[in-house]
Amino acid sequence: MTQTAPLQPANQKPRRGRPRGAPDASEARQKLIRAGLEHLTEKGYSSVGIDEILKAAGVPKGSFYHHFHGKADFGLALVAAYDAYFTTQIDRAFLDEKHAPLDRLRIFTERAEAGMARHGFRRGCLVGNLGQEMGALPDEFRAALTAVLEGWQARTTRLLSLAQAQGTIVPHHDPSTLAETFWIGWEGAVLRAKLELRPDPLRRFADTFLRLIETETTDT
Amino acid sequence: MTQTAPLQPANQKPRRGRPRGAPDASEARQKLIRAGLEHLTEKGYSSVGIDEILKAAGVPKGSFYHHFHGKADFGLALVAAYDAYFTTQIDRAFLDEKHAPLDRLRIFTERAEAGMARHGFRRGCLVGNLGQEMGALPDEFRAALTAVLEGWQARTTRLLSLAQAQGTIVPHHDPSTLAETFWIGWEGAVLRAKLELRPDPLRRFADTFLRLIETETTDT
DNA sequence: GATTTATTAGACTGAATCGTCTATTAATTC
DNA sequence: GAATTAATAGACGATTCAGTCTAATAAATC
Repeated sequence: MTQTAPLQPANQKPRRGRPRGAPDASEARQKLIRAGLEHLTEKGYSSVGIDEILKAAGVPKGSFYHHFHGKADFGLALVAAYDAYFTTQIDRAFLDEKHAPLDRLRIFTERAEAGMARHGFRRGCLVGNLGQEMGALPDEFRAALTAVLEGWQARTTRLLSLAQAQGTIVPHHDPSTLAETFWIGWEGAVLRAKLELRPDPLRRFADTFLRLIETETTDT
Repeated sequence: MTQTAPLQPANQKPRRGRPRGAPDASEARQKLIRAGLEHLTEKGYSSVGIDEILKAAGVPKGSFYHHFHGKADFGLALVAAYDAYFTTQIDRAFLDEKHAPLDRLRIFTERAEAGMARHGFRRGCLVGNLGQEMGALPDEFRAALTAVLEGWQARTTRLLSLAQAQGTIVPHHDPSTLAETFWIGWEGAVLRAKLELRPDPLRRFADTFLRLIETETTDT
């Protein structure tokens, strides 16, 4: 087998003009993502204009369309960024071996509540927001949003399997089913908390769900 | 106390010109409400234009602004209409004494699923949709939407109290708490079903919730 | 039939929408 | 420094938005 051509096409041309900066390092792009997350978690996709984001980010329109193909492409980038951030939050709680499995889930919900409180419960979950807007969104969002939720659920399934192995949750329920139920309900709780501008729905759902799946503590 | 003036002001003037039709009987108004519900349950408030609704309803703009003060007023009318419709559906299931209390809840979820299936799972719950959009809605919607949910919950509380009195659900949980948890989660399930375009999330949540609150059937 | 009010009819307005377009500036190679 | 590509800059255009406005039609009283 003769090496007719280099296998790294990126290596063959010395690239003439100004080199492209690292895909994510661009300051303008980062500012846009940050401003986009702030606005879309609060108001959703349809009712937020690009100009609004440009103004908040202090970035001109030329830069926006240089870094993104359009609003939809930007939206998908926001979903990816949100997923990346949120997944690390989940892992930080779920993989913390200092606590028992169920305590980790509780801690996650408490931190999530604190996060919402930080913005007066006006910002919700980007995935929930866009999911609700699917009827008005380009269809590519559907698979993206579903995949994100499945990722969070997979992590939750592992946590609940551990809890079940340790006997702290009910044995007759599939951990994967419980994890799915948790995320279905949790998204509902975030929606409701945003509607009522208070933490009660988050606590209500977390408390009840956890109490229901816990094995009896024989607490008098 | 002398009766200085008639207590029914509607009775004192014979009213000259064309009489106002019954507030709800107006055909144009009904068509607008119907078209509005179809569009808003699918795409939400922000991304549906008034012209779009006019076209679907076959009603000119003059009629719209004759019957409603503006888009927000129209939206609130839709919430009221949706609540009226949905409440009768709930009562029809929850007050049916042919079935045991928990069976009535199950029947309700199954009918709701059938309702969503009828439109290919593209239409969600109007209250959930608008709740998610609160960040972009006039603030009057907040109280309206919250009140609607509380109404549905109150009915569910009565049902679960009955179930508890009959010993078919766990005794250590407040029916009101369980009802709230149900609606928090159910809204999440509807959102998820709309996102995935399939009934699975509805079934998943209903099944798991019901199994968790049921007292042991000692099933084998 | 004249008058009065309800309702329908849709052209029009000004602001906002997303996206395009032409420059200009920056960073690199030759 | 000339050439080349990346990135910034924002004016501009076509379309859509909610809402206004004038006029026409309908249904009643006098």
